[in-house]
Amino acid sequence: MSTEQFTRGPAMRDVAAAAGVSAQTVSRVLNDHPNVQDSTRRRVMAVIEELGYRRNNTARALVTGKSRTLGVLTLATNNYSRSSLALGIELGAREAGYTVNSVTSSLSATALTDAVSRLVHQGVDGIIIAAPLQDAAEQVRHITARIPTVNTDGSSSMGERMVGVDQDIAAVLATRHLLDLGHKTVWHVAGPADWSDAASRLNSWRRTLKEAGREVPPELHGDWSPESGYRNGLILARMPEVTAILVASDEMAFGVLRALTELGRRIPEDVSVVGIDDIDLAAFSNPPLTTIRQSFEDTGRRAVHRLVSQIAHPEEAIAPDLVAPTLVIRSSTAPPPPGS
Amino acid sequence: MSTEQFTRGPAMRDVAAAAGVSAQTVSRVLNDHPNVQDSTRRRVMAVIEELGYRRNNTARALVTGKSRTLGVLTLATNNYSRSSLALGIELGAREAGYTVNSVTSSLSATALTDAVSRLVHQGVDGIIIAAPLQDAAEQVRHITARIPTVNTDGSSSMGERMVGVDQDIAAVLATRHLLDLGHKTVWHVAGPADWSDAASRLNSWRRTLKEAGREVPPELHGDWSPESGYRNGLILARMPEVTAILVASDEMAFGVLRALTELGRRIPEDVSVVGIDDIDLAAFSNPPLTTIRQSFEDTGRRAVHRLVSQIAHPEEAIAPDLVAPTLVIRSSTAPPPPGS
DNA sequence: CCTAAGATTGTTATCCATAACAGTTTTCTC
DNA sequence: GAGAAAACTGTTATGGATAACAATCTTAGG
Repeated sequence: MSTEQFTRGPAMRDVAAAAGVSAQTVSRVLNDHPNVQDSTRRRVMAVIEELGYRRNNTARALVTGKSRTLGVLTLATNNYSRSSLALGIELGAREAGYTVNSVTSSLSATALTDAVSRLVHQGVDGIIIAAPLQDAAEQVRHITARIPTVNTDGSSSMGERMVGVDQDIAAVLATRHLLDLGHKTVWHVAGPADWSDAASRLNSWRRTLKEAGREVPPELHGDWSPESGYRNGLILARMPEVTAILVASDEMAFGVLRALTELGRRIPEDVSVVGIDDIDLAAFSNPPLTTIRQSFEDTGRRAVHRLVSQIAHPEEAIAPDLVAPTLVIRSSTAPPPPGS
Repeated sequence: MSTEQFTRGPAMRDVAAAAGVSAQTVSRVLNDHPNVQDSTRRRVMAVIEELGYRRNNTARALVTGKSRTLGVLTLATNNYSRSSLALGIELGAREAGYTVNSVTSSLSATALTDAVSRLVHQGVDGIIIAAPLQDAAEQVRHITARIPTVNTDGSSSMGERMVGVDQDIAAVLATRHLLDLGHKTVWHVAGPADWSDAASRLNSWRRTLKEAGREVPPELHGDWSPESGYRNGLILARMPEVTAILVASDEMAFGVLRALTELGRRIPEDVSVVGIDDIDLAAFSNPPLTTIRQSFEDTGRRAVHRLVSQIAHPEEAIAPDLVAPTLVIRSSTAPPPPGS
């Protein structure tokens, strides 16, 4: 237990005094300016070492206007994509010598605005919006116009500040896979309508079916939770004509699998199921889940790199940086049952 | 694309000038000091509103020595416990009016030390060590001695700065449940030896068996990943005498379930499996997983509250704040097969 | 009506590092 | 060896908010 008072460490002036130079010289040594004599530099370094001096970042930030801190806006939910994205951002930031300041927000426009302005207020150098909400970027544009910003929302429609996995392709890959197996059509358990990922996947699924000349069944909606997948699975399990289901996330897919199993539909013999995300557990469901792999961690890293270079060169033109996801075939998909 | 220069917002002096008062008065209004006339206060508020003035936190931090920022040290892994803990911390911090500055670290002592000193250097007001490593707290004590610190490591042996779920109880509950069902003994797939959670669970499992006078089988070790659970499951599945398994995390338990299923051992008829954590997906495994529930999100919140009050009253005595986990019985556990 | 106490507001110093500028010394060139 | 260029180092102003202190203005009591 530390009842002792927090003692302020030595300041630059203390180092300067001990080394017999001015504070400015210490600053120059610290910032690797060329115009310092080698002997002086060594002397200052020695004193810094001896006194255990560390530069005060707060003062630095005040005078330079740069905090070497990145702001990250995430949604207050705990799903796989959010957390691995956050991890990627952390790692990327560390590699780039930045610190991460994260705030969570709920869905509402005011909450978003508030969260972003809290970040700006905190003095971050740039912002990563890791909240894949429809129009999230638009809603806060009036705040972020003045500060480097990157979106990890994978909807390519959202403009040039985008980094992520191409969400349009994800659902196309999944739907095609099921059609290629011989299914007449594909049902879809979508995510919440206000999430851009969910919307992209929904649109791509629909478009793919149409392009293949198939009937487009009505979509069902979940909230990303396994429970919501389960509830929708209970409905789909009662419909004999359903032989193929695309679920908008692996977590919901687990719920769908469970519901189908409980109602006696065999996977993949009776019904094929495809998820999206390829979470760590996807290979260990029963049966192992065919899914679309997209590396959120990598996305986080790329977002940081993009943001950092934008901070360094604000004038430079930027282009979206979208990566294609890949199909991972496991055991939850097969050709439709013969009679169907 | 914002090529326009970042324009500094209005400063306190601008507000002061516009309101015809001194900067100090503005400061007093902002800080709710009593000695400001109501008319003055209203006038200042109006100008603040009109100019869209926001206080500069960097300057504030410099002069007060408080940044209203909490440092969080997490491990660079993406498992359920880590991410929900992080979420709880975020939410708690927001409620308390704090911002979160997070850094990740690997296992090594130097990485830990480095990460913590980065936080201190950043000027955080307090630190939450959310890295459940054996002796993590000890390793960084020389740095954290001077700054309020809280551990979310659930091993009650670690001293008074502890907040979390009592890890000792978790494994006891699980083991007892299996013994109560009639199993002769319980096998254990443990986590990595250097994680304190894993160590507590291992010890408690062992102790519980001994106290019940049962044979203690050799433990198996995983690395928290579903894959490692799968590998260990393949081993256990080949041993006919294994009828009950306690797995140190739900994620590994998914792997164990999968391996058992693949090798034809029925759950729970042939083998009972208990996990720990109660992740969202645990209710949707095949079969649904009996597990030990512990709310990491709640732990995160409590850690923040504790830390904030410690920051406010550094002198006050503190006591560990451990919460008991609960047993959630689902379908993966049953009495042992008759002949065993 | 005067003075002490209280309320309100302003002035100045401070936190720490850095940029801009200025001064001094060294080095080079013709 | 003078003059110019380069190298090195110091001084001062700056960023924005706040604490401590000082000053002014009210109000109440005698």
